[in-house]
Amino acid sequence: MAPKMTTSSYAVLALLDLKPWTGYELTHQAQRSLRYAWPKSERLLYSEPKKLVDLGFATTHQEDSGGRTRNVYTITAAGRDALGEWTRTRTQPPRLEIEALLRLLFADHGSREDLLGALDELEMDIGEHHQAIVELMASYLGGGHPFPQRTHLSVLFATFQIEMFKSIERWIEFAREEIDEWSTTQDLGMTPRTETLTRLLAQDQSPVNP
Amino acid sequence: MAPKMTTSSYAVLALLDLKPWTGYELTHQAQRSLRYAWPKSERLLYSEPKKLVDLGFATTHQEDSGGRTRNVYTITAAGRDALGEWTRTRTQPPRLEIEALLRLLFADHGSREDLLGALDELEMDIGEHHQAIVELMASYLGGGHPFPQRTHLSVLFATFQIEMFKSIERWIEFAREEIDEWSTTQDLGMTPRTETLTRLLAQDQSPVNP
DNA sequence: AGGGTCTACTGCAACTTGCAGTACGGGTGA
DNA sequence: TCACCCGTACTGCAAGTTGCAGTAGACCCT
Repeated sequence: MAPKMTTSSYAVLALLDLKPWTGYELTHQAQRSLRYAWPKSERLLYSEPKKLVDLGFATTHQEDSGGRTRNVYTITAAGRDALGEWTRTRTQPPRLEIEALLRLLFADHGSREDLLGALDELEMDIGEHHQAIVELMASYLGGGHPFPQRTHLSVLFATFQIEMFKSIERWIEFAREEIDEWSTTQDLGMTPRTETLTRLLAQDQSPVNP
Repeated sequence: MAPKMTTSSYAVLALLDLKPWTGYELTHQAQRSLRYAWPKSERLLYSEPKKLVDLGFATTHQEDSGGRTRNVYTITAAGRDALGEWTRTRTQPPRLEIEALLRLLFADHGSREDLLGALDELEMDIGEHHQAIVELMASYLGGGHPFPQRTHLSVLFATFQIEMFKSIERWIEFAREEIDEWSTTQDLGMTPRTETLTRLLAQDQSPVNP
């Protein structure tokens, strides 16, 4: 049986269409550029190009660099065709895994400090990525984009990230203020404040300050 | 070897702490309430409670309902202890999988229509969830929360979701307007408009209208 | 009586991750 | 100079997770 093309396979194939890469470069480049849209492990990123070779969507050859050998992968015509077909298929629904929110949902098993700690951790994780993308944009202004003709795509993508990160950071600040008013994490139930919030949300209004 | 407790195991254990559930109820309840924080497959949600029994964190017994048997799971004292310890551990970093954004990053392999189609699909997926949460909040106002004493947690969690959904929907609208100005998806590179955006982002300002 | 839907799961192959392990080359400090 | 650490460049494997197919009883409608 021929292996199946997954979304991850197409992601790697799309990178190969930009230029040939070694397995090592591919794993690092994919983790840098795709992390916020399609996060995948280094391990998988080493396996995907081999599958593409099996399917005839890429070729591989060994190259010498400083006495060491490494595998270089190049896209084939069939690979380009496959990419073109992929763009016409149905997109998978988004999927957000945020453990800090799971901690919030079950915060009544722990203390206020545990909950605030989980929010701090979320803030730090988001903050790192936020800072990285701002710096990346500054580097683009100096002509630092590795594929200059693709800058319009990277930048539109970056607006999504900045918008997301700012939005999450605003919510964290909001949540901290709410939690500061709580005496405990347990059994508060429908307090007057919670009722106000619920009423707003039921009218599709966000109580988070922009 | 005893099986390992994953974040998913703790999520199920936290549900079991609310009340005993049957496997079937657990899978459906978890998919409803945890979908936006910790999305897991029905299949896994059937397996987790068995693991909890193996570890001594839950007990199981068969019950009769309409002639059919079903497995009812109940948390143990050891299970409650384990939950308490979990709240003090490090939270995993968030992980966002959004295939529509992958399509955007590699939109130069397809047409403007393909890209706009991917955004439409994202908008529809988000829209469904958005509407569902607004309706859920309306039902809470009528006293519809299954565990009323936990309403404050559910509602604070819901503010996150509403904020996220609105934010993504605003960005989609923004992205559509940008793409409408494009003649093609390919090789536009650093246009004057893209440079304006890049400059804003490099100053950590979002060009998306609130 | 047959068909469809809901309840209530299990088995299995395939996808994905984390971690350990292998191995080479270059720079740095004692 | 040589031990050690870091970066390059991967592979193997166990364990976590998903999707799909399959099983089977109960209930309802036509």
